Order: sequence, then structure tokens, then C-alpha cells
Amino acid sequence: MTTERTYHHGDLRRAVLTAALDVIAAEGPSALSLRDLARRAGVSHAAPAHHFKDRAGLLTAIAAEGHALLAAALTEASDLRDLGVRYVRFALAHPAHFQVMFRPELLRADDPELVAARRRTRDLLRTAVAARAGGGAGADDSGTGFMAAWSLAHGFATLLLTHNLDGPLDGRDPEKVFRSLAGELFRPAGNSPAG
Amino acid sequence: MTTERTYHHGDLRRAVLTAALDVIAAEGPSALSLRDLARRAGVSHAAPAHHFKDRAGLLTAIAAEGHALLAAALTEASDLRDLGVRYVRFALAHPAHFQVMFRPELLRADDPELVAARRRTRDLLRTAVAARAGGGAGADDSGTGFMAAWSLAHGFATLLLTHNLDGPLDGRDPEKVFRSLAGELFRPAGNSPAG
DNA sequence: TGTACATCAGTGAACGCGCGTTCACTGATGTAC
DNA sequence: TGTACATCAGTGAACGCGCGTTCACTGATGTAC
Repeated sequence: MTTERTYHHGDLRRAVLTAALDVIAAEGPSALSLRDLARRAGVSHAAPAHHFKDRAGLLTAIAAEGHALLAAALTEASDLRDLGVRYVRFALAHPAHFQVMFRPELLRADDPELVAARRRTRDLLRTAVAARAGGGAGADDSGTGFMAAWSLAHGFATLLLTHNLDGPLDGRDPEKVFRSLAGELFRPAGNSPAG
Repeated sequence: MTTERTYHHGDLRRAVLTAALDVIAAEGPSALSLRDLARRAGVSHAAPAHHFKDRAGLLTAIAAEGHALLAAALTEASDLRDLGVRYVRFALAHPAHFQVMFRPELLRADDPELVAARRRTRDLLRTAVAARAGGGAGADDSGTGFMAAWSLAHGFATLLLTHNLDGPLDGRDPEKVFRSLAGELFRPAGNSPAG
């Protein structure tokens, strides 16, 4: 935390990641340039390449970190609705991660760390949906419930971050609104809506 | 439709828009450059600026056109579920428009044509939600139903376009899957879920 | 404890590239009389 | 029907800028003996 300049930065990797998250949150992933991040980290322009070969490498690291953070948050969910609320909360708390995680065209698809982190997130969502569906009769799980729950939370989070819900929310707490909205759609197991 | 070169292009505005839609669909809005579009339209690099002052102007025109197309598609919807299906179909048919329409940071927010087109889309969605809620008892319409329906359709469409549902869909027709999924969540009016 | 050497992180100059913007221009079209 | 003029769409050269990438380098750290 001291300000003294040394030849070695100390934690340039983290510094570049942090700077990148700032830029992405403010202007989106397309505004990223390695030179700019180097500038922000107070380091010569070629230094970041030592840690992340290029833009895709950097964004992949951010996506993997995002999935790890999201998985950690989701693990503690008590039921499907709570899982959704946590999904939305994550998007609000980590908008830069969120913006990057679901855009495969920006990422190295085969990065092992990313692949593993993403699988962890999906498994949590799948498990929560399965738990709610329970042994319920009409619960045809060909992934429909999974996609429905994910779409709802993801859509809400996305529209929220892009300010498309500013009007409808009218100042209300997004988390609370989502909680009530999800409560109406996803009733607890045993009361399965699939007639 | 003839190939002969003339000094005046004939419909450069449309040609630039079309080229832009191609680029966006393939590489996203951040890959756009006016010079590249001029090249694709077979015209000198400064020509597009005559029609769309700059990138934001071009993207605003695309967003306005997108809202017009979407509104046209939604008008014919028979009920809320059908509206959702049409929303998803629109996203699949016009992925470039869809990618641009909901990203205000890319657009001139105050463009009158855009503002009008967007309002038309929203009104259609609002009306459909209100119609379904009917006089139903628990239908507290502080916009919750509106946000729920929009989130579901928007989330599904977004995840679809970013290839995040490729696995879960497993080759099935997205429209059909969405139809059944929406059917489970949004039952017809008079059978209001809000207990 | 001391020296030699390998490895690693960061430097800084140089390069070529595509971009947006400006500007004086030219070719085509429409309108007034 | 013909001429003059205004307006509009597109041209092409020039500019300055920030970018990614390369490369020989230097400073710092860790390890072997």
C-alpha cells in the first residue's frame, strides 16, 4: 500500500484487473486497451502483456473470476427464488464481471480455468431448479425449468444494468422487486405450476 | 439493382445500414467503423458521414428501425405468451438490431425518432401484460408483471443469441421451448398465480 | 556469508496500421425563369 | 425547350492519434554451491 516506486510493481496482475474492471463498468469491454490499462497501473505499456498475453486473455481471466464470485454467492442460497435474488445482486455488485462472463466471443473458450468455473455456476443453478421441481408430477426436466429460471434472472439483471428498468422501477429496490416478482412466478415445490 | 457505377450511389443510406447490420451480427457493435462500412458499400470513406454524422448516429438509426420492426411484430400477438414468442423470434431474426436497441450508452438518447419508436414497443408490452392480468385480484400492477414478462423474454433471447443456451436446448427449436416454458409460468388470466 | 548465474518482471524506442476528421473539390440533380 | 444557378452526394489527399506488437535492454529476485 506504500506509494514508493520500485522496479517491480508488486501485484501488477491484480492492478491491471482492477483497472480493467473500472473501464468495463464505465464504458464496456470494447473500450479496453492494454496501453490504457498500463497507464492506469502506472507501468510501461508492454508490461501487462507479461501477465495476460492480450485482450482476450485479460477478459478470460475476468470471466473466470466472475464465475468464481458468482458461484460463491449462489452456494449459500436457500431456495430457487433466493438463488435468483443472489444472481441479480451479483450483477449489481459486479457489473463488469457480469458483462463479460456471458459473451463467449470475447473469451478464450477453451481456457481450463474458465471452463471449470463456468461449470460450477451452472451446476448450482441446475441443482436448485431440480430441488424445487422435486418429484413433482409435471416437472418435465428437459432443462425447461433451468432455462426459465435463468432467463428470468438474467433478463432482469441485464435490463437493470442497461438502465432499461429505471422507469418501471421508479426508485424501488431492484432486489426486492425481483424477489416479489419471482415469488409470483415460481411457487414452492409441491405446488407445481405445470398442470 | 444494376452494378454500373454512378457518381451517386442511389441508396447509400440503406447500403451503409445493411453493411452495419452484417458487421454487428458477426462481430458486435464495437467492431463498427465508418471507414470499413464505406469500403463495404464501395464508396469513399467520408461518404457515410453525409447520412449518419458518426457511429452514434448510425447506431441510433439502427435502434429506431429495430423498435419499429419489433413493434410491428408484436402488434399481431394474440396474448402475452404469443407476445413473448414474437419477442424471441424477433431477436433471432434481427440479432444486430436487437443487440443495439437496449444499449442506451451507444445511442443518442434524445433522438426523437428513437424515443417515439421505443415508446411504441413498450406500450405494446405493457398493454399485453395489463390485458392478461385483467381484473384479477392479486394483480398489483406497479409494473411487476411488465418487468417479469419482459425479463423472461429478454433473458431468453439474450442467452440464446450469446450461445449460452446451446447446451440446454440441445438442438430443439428455441421458439417452441420458449412457448412451453412461458406457458408454465404465465397461465391465462382468471387463473392468476398471485395467490 | 559470499559469489555466480538463471530467471523473471518491467522498460522504452520503434514500427506499421486503421481510425475519425477536415477540407477544397467535382459530378449529378433539381428548380426558376 | 433551354439556360443558369443552387443544392446535394460523393471524392481523395492530408492530418494527427492511439493502438498492438516487437525487441534488445535492465533492474530485481531466487537458487546453487
